[in-house]
Amino acid sequence: MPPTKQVAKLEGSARDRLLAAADDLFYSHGIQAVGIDRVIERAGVAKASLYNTFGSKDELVRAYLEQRGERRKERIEKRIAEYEDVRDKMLAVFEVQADAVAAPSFRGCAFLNASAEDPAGETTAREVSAGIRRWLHGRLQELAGDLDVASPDDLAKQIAMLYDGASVAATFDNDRKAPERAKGIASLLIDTALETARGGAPRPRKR
Amino acid sequence: MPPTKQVAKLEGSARDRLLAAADDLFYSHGIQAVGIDRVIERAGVAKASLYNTFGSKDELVRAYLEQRGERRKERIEKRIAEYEDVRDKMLAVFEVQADAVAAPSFRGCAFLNASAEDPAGETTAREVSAGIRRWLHGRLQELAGDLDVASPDDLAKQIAMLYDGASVAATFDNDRKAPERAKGIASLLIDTALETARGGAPRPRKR
DNA sequence: CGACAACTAGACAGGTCTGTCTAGTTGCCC
DNA sequence: GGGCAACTAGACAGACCTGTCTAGTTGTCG
Repeated sequence: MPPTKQVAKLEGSARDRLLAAADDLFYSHGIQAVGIDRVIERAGVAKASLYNTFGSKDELVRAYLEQRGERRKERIEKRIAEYEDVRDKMLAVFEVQADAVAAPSFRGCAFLNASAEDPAGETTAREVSAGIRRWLHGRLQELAGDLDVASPDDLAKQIAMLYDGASVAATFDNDRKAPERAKGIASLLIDTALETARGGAPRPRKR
Repeated sequence: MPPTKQVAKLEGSARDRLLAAADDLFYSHGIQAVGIDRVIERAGVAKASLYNTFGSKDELVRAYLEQRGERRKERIEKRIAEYEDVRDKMLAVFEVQADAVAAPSFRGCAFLNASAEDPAGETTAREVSAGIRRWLHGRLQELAGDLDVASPDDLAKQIAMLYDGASVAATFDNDRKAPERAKGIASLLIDTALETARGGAPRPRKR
């Protein structure tokens, strides 16, 4: 019978358990606030295993964020694939976001949180975050390119901005309907971009 | 002749110098990343002065954030007061934001950064941040109330969301034009809200 | 002058952090 | 059995953290 000292029943390699523990703790409490000792205790793993596997806390942080990034990409791609209409595909990000903020464990965007922990200089967190941010913008731009709009880049930036804004509102105002609101605005922006590109004058501004 | 050991020539009370040093260091490098010793060195002040004046690091953090909050409120109010038109008043926040992100020392929203440092629980940072966030929403709602729109609350939430989104884009994508972009969207939203309230049907959605 | 308030310099306690290292255990393969 | 890789438990070093405390200095007011 193996020792049953572990905090919770765990399985998988030391690497998997460490990543799972890091994912939970770093996301819930912040990276700086969580020490190595707490991670290994949760993972039920010896300290040497962490350093043999990842080499440093910083590399564990990188692995944690990259794993989060992959998961987010997968969820978004899956949702995009569910739709035929390009408009709907562009709005899919807000549906994924609505699911995320509805979870009781939601604590904001892991990438924004991690990046904000050290506002200065080039950090691992900012590096990984920049990657997923570029990916999202690129993906939105591709989709916008399938529409007949004047500037796919502008439309992608607008939608990405709403996505971030909704994340912040959900996090700090506890506004769980923020993604829905953002989706509505995004929908309006897509319509407007389509109309303008079709030669319709920009809507007259009434005062 | 007084000792000239100070890092830079400083004047004002110990309290003022501490606040100035905290403002600079906490904002640039993050709150957790900056120790007390660094603050007092920058301020040219003894450690006992800090603890006599503020009592704890946490209270210094509170004072730092409250000071930032007051400054932001003042800037926004000043800009709002420059306009007659309510529409323009509502868009004034984006002009203040454009000024802020243009500064080379810009490192993102101090309140979002501070709040993100500890994602869990009730912290001083989240408390102060919640205050200024409520203030901004309330102010926008007041202004929206002066317009003839169906839901001033909804319009205020939309604009606040754009404000946050622009802040994030400026910070993490280094997109210094984000406030301008957000302003454009906000303008569109105000128009739309006005039209809808005037009995105009919501814009037909073309596919 | 004498008292007092506000300040400075810096040692110190007690805690936490990352990362290293020793020593021992387990399980698998030849 | 013998060897090896992966693991565990935990002491330890060295750094940094907040907050307290002692002791001395400066400036002002009566």
